[in-house]
Amino acid sequence: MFDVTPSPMGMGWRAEATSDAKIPLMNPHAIKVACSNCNLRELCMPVGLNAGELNRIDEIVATRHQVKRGATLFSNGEKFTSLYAIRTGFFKTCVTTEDGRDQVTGFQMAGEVIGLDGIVSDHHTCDAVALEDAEVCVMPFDRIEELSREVTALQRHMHKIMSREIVREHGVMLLLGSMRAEERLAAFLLNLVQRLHARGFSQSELLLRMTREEIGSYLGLKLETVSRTFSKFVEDGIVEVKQRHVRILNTDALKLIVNNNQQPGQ
Amino acid sequence: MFDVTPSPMGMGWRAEATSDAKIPLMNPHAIKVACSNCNLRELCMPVGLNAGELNRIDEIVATRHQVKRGATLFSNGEKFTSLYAIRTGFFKTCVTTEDGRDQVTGFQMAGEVIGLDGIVSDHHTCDAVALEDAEVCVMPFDRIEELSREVTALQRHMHKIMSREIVREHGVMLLLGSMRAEERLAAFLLNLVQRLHARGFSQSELLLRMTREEIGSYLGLKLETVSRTFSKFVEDGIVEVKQRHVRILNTDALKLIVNNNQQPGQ
DNA sequence: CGACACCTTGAAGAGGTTCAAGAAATGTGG
DNA sequence: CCACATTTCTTGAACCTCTTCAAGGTGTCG
Repeated sequence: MFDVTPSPMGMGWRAEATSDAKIPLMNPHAIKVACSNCNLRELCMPVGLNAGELNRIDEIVATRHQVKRGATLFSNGEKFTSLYAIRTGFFKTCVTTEDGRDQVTGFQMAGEVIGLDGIVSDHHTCDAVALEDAEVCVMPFDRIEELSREVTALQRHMHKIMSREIVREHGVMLLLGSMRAEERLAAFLLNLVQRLHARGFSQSELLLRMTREEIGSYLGLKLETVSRTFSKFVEDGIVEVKQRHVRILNTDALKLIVNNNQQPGQ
Repeated sequence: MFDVTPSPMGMGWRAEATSDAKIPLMNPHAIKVACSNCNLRELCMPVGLNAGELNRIDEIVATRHQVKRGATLFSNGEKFTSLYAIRTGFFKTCVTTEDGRDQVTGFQMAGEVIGLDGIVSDHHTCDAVALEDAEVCVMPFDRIEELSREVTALQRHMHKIMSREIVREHGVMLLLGSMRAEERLAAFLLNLVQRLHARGFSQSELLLRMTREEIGSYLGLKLETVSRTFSKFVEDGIVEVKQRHVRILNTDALKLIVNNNQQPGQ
């Protein structure tokens, strides 16, 4: 339970973009393209490395890669070569079947690593699409494997990243398998805002980078249901919604919706 | 598309248990407790190892462990120490929340590895329950990490196992997020029978080790819906069902149900 | 054989979907 | 900078799928 303090920088609707540089950035021209200088390192790399190991880690990132909004970083069927650490921007990953079914499997933000799906078969099995202009660090997987044989902390880190993804997906399965629409949306909002807060953003305000349809796909709901549920939350005074700008007025109410597991009519 | 040939050994309902030793076993007394002698090795361990590596691999399995039907191998909150390779038997894994929500996240059979959820936080985040008397190989995770720094094939194998689990869960999310009851059950049956077939069992007959309620939990349905959907498949001549014994009469019909993504009324 | 867990089936009801229309925001090109 | 096209979002009403509640049947195990 964390309390609902105002945004640390008192920002309004407009300023609450996920990619706004609230984590202080140095002048980009001064930054060497290397993890050891990266302010997101503690999000996507192991901590507690000594100087020698830090230098080795820098070998992992081959290049950086810009991805325009709407462009795909990788897609289903493509050869797998690298994992990608998100530096800036916001992604969705989704699986698609031949018969046109589509499922958003996750939304990823700065400091998170995507591409793990490709390891097992040497080919990607989902699409990663940028929901806003983004930059990723390209980490060739053979380099990661090589280095993690030598740097124990990196090996451990890779295992944790994969395990974390497995556990995250367990949570999504719980959501999809047992929650009703309001519970799903409440859980979704709490999850998003918690991750944003961990990156220095507000605990109560967020700017959705995805459409209602994408939220619906992720939550196993139709876009109309997402829209209606937002409206219901607004009626109940739990959130304010202006298009994609969401202000959470009552975090505890959202938590209650998720946890209380109300039987209808009780 | 594989054709529906009769069970390779022409077995009837009763004999179609998942743990029946259709993969030829040597006299158990003659078997050293070691992967190098294990007939399931190719399912849970990397292939193409040289003699030296094979010997190293034997160090991984510390002990074997019997799990009685209904007993838990590990449960939520327990300290994580080991991964477990299933030798015989059938498990379910499920996550539970404080407010009493429950979600079966998977069913696991011989040759599959469970416990990956525990790596990220050093504690398990789900329960693993034996659905029939089972035996597992206990593989202390620190030993695995140590050895996979030296045996590249093992390292690669671990990564693939985790990635495979991530991809599997993507499939479940697709199922839970976008399929209707009939589609879910059809996909479930096809998946089970395919995995059993890979272990030498019939392509068309299977013995469910789990209750309707557990199937329902996995598929995001109530047990009554599972039961009704089974009945519908029987009416349509797609399967025969006698309690937990299921005989698939028309595999293609099941595949059509999953893939055709019929709009209702079409 | 009796107790218990599990499964099936029916009928009523709720939650979410579908279809449809319009409003609001966004992007584009002149 | 504005007009127009497009995308996205909201809301209503009818419908459908799945759930809920209930009762009875079947199988299993001590």
